[in-house]
Order: sequence, then structure tokens, then C-alpha cells
Amino acid sequence: MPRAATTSDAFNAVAEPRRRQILEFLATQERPVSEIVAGLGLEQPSVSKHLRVLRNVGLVGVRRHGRHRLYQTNAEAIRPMYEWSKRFERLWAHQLGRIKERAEANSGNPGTG
Amino acid sequence: MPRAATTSDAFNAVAEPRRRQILEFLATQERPVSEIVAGLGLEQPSVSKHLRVLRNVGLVGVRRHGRHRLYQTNAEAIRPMYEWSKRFERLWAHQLGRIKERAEANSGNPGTG
DNA sequence: TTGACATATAACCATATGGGAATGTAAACT
DNA sequence: AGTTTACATTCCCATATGGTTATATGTCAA
Repeated sequence: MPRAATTSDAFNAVAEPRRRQILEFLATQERPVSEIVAGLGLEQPSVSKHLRVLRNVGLVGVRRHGRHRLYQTNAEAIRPMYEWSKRFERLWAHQLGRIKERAEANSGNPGTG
Repeated sequence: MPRAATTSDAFNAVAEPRRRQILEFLATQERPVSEIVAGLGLEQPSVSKHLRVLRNVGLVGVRRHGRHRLYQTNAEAIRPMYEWSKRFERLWAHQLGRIKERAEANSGNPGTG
């Protein structure tokens, strides 16, 4: 069974590097698809598909303007990721170094079983 | 072409719900695989595979203890996600409502092209 | 209407995933 | 050495990607 549909989960949607780029690109300004295509150097259908995914999980909003569709990031939808990762915040100060040292110590011999 | 390998990107590794569960489970305490299996109700091979992915991207560390392998979340590796999502923080206060209203207004007629 | 423009969908394909069953392997115990 | 314990890895498979190309849909201009 593959991973749960990217269409239904913000974490999953954001896992795609291009989608993160798109979200950044649309963060502070709404833009038509053509600008995303030009700005990020992607194919138009590809951008449309990514936008569809982002729209499905509410990460972007759309608005029509003549022949254009203006997309913009919906920052609010990113918040759950922020909250989730924030839960670990207090730990990385404490753990800093410990695990890293281990990783280095083990890097040559993680063994197999 | 499918998504970039989950093995090389923390965002991608975390996209899997079980892996997030595992990270939460191992956040404050190191534990052997068997406890993860019991605690989360997953199959052992499945857990081992998830742990492998998490280890590859540095999201967990391992330590041997007799026959056991003690895993623990490396919170530091979650930090990039935190930082990334944090960049949108100032926006969600401002945008709150705007996009949401649009989404509702458009919900019935996003049109097709 | 016809035509151009902007974007969305569909169709096709190579590939990465995660689950489950079976099996391999290191460490501890006797 | 042989057995058990605790994991890791392999194999097989159904399925979800994402890219690319072709095509459909919707909107504006004449």
C-alpha cells in the first residue's frame, strides 16, 4: 500500500519540494498560473496539478480575474505543521549534541540486525 | 516520475502519519522496537522500515542495548520544518478570514478551466 | 461566431511507497 | 554449539505519484 493520498493531507502535500516553492512564491502575493510557470520554470500542466493538490488541502485559495486565476497561499493551512513541529521545540535545545554524537559514533557500524 | 525519495528528505519522511506517530512516541524517551510495535499497534517489519527511513534522514537516533535497539527522536532534525512553516507565521494573522471567505464563496463554482 | 489566450484535465508511463509474509542475522542464554 | 530473542531485510504487490503530451474548457477580443 502506498502512502496515503497527497490530496487529503497537508503534511503530504507539502512534502513535494515544488509545492513548497509554489507556496513560498504565493505567500505574500496572489499570482496567475502563468507567473508561477515563468517564475519557477515548471510546465504549465505540472503547475496546475500541484495547485490542484494545494487547493484540495486548503493550502492555496483561488480567485478569478478575467481569463486568469489568481492563486495565493493560505498561510493558515500551514499552521498545523507549525504546531506539530513546535511540539518538539523544547527538546532540540536539550537533546542538541547527544543524538548527534551517537549518530557519528554509530555512523560506521549501525549493524544489520 | 513519483515524488522524490522519502529517504532523502525530512519533509517527505514526516509526511507519513505513522512516522509522525513514531516520532511523537520517541520524542521524550528512547524505546526498543518492540515497544513501538506494541504501543502503536503496527507490525514489526513495518516499524523497522519506518525507523529505517527516519534514521536515514536523521529524525531518530539508535543505540544498542543488549539485544535491543533503543530509538529516540532527534528533535533537531525536525527544526527545518519548524523554521519553514514559521516563515508563514506572520501571514496567518493577516490573512485570517480573507482566503477562507473566498474559499467559501468559490466552493460551489471553482469552475473547470 | 471565430480565434487567441489562460488554465484545467485526461491519458500514459516510469517509479517510489507501504503492507504482509518469509527469511536473515546479531546478541544473550544455557 | 544450539536455541531463543529482537530486529532488519527481502520479496511481491496494489496503488499513488509527478512529468509530459495532447486535448478540453472557459473567457476575452473582433
